[in-house]
Amino acid sequence: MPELPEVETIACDLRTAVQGKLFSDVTVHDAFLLRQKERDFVRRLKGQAVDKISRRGKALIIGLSSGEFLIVQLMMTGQLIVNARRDSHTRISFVFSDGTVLLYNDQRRFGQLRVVADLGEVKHFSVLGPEPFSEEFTPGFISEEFQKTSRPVKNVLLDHTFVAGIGNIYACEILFRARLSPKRQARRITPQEIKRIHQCIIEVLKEAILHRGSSMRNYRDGSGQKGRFNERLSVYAREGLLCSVCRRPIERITQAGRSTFYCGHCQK
DNA sequence: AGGTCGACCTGGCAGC
DNA sequence: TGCTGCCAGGTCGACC
Repeated sequence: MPELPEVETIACDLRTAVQGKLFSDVTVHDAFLLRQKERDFVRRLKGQAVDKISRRGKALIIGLSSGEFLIVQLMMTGQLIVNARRDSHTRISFVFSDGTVLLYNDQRRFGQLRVVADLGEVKHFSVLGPEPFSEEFTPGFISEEFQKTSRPVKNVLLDHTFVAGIGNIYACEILFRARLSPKRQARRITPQEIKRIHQCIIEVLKEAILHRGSSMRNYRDGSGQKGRFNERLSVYAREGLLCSVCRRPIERITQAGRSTFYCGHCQK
């Protein structure tokens, strides 16, 4: 499901809704999603207050007063929704001492939740590339990484060991904004174009956060609302519709097993 | 070693 | 209506 802008939106909503509150009850309806024993998971949450809420890539990090962390990987269809009605996709219910209820819903059951003492225990984080908004993520960095590979640029943008948080929707949108063909070999992209990509990555992600993310099927924010950025998508899921710039039809191809949407005329 | 592909799971939708 | 096949925002491990 969610990419960086969606997870950032959820993190922001949760800060308002549950930060500072105490977990008074945790009910696991589907232990399949836990990466540890259910009893251990519940024991380490109950009685803890929610401290700092942050994000790394597409994962949510919920700090606890014990110093531990609740890590939530929403994957494709995970949702964290405050004060909603439980449904058939609700996998975990968190109840706070003031009565606030937080539901973890997940249609496809790909999501993963765990409590860790140290973020170093999360193997996924150790292989993750830099955050797109970090100082480390510069045109120079992109250039160096692009030189190392013969893969098409689209596949590199999707690679979380290169940069954290970009998924299929935003990889397509970024390349459209940068007017770059998704099929271009990363190492053949010019310094000028790399500057453009760097700028577009930041612009597109920031705009998406501003519009509270993109809702295709399942994404909802912390209050259960859809994001609005999908109304502004230029190419993703728009096969056959006309390009907003040149009025030619948007094309769809498969790269590394995933759909890529682009304008064959505008993106060179 | 770099890169691709299938598996993981559920459900919605199109086509017959 | 009901079946089949395809598709989906992510990540990991197997394999070439």
